Amino acid sequence: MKKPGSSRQTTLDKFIGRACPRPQPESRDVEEHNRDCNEGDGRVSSVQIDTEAAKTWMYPVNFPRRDYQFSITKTALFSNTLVVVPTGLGKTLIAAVVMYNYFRWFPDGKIVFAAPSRPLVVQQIQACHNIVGISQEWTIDMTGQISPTKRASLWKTKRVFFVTPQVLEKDIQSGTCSIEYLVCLVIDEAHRALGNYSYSVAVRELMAAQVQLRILALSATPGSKQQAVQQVIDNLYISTLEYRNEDDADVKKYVHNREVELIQRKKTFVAIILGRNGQEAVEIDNKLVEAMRPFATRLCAIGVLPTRDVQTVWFQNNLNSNFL
DNA sequence: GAAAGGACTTTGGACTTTTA
DNA sequence: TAAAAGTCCAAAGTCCTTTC
Repeated sequence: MKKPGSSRQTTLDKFIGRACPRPQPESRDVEEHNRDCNEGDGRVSSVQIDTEAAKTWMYPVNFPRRDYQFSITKTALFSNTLVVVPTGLGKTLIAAVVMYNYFRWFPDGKIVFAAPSRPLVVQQIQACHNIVGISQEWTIDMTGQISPTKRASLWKTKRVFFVTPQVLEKDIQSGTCSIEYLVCLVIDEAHRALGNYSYSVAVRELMAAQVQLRILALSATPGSKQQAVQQVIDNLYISTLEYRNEDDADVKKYVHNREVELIQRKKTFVAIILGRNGQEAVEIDNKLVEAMRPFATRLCAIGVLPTRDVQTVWFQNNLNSNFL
């Protein structure tokens, strides 16, 4: 399907080949946004903006203010934004604040938060309630566990929806999702928006229907290749990229606050796996370590492994895979 | 209402083929 | 010959329909 009246987004290009490439958020205010949403660009909307509420936008003061979060939030309110920040640095807060402001600005509008798994959906609905206090009376989490008929009814009565991508795609296609009332769509784990994944299809359908809405995409790992990231940007109609890594000046000071949990585990996990006693476990363990040693030496020499110490590598791998 | 099975997607590893 | 690119397949996750 051809994208309706749009050229390829080139958001990523601004980041390629520049030493400190961070696009500055445009200096726009709510009035400008209001104009954007309601002037004749051929798009239609059933949602009226609350002009009084839209004179301001709100940001929580019950959390320590982080400048990068504030800055990204401001950008995300007024343009379709892909936010890339490391895990644990507050994407949830940014999403919650954007959702809350659209909730305020559009009294009849509907806001959708999409996450690729049911646990993430449940987690986000709680976080949103805690951060900005959107009443749970207005919110609902909808996954495939809820029948399409029930979902059709919920789309009519609720305003803030936490859904899986498949539910969003199916309900848009079936027409049960009231797309004419959609004002804001937040997409978690946005790096999945490739090919015909439900994220891509859903946004494509919304754009084809000329729905006016703000899109906020979130990811900690947008993709390893430029082409993949660009495809995400294209598929989600992103116009602004907000990228931060742990070395950025405005992020660095918060990185050390993250908790690191040191877990010490016994060396007898082989025995647990195989149901053998401790002595046999040690013997098996020693043989495995011996077998791994030449490979570890070689991998260390070419910089793949940080150490030649096979025991360390062995236990790190098992920790990483949550084996125990 | 719960369980099973099918369909669909992406990801990542293993393997093969191509190219410099 | 080594690196890059392409292909295939299994795994994991989702939703939907059917069956009991």
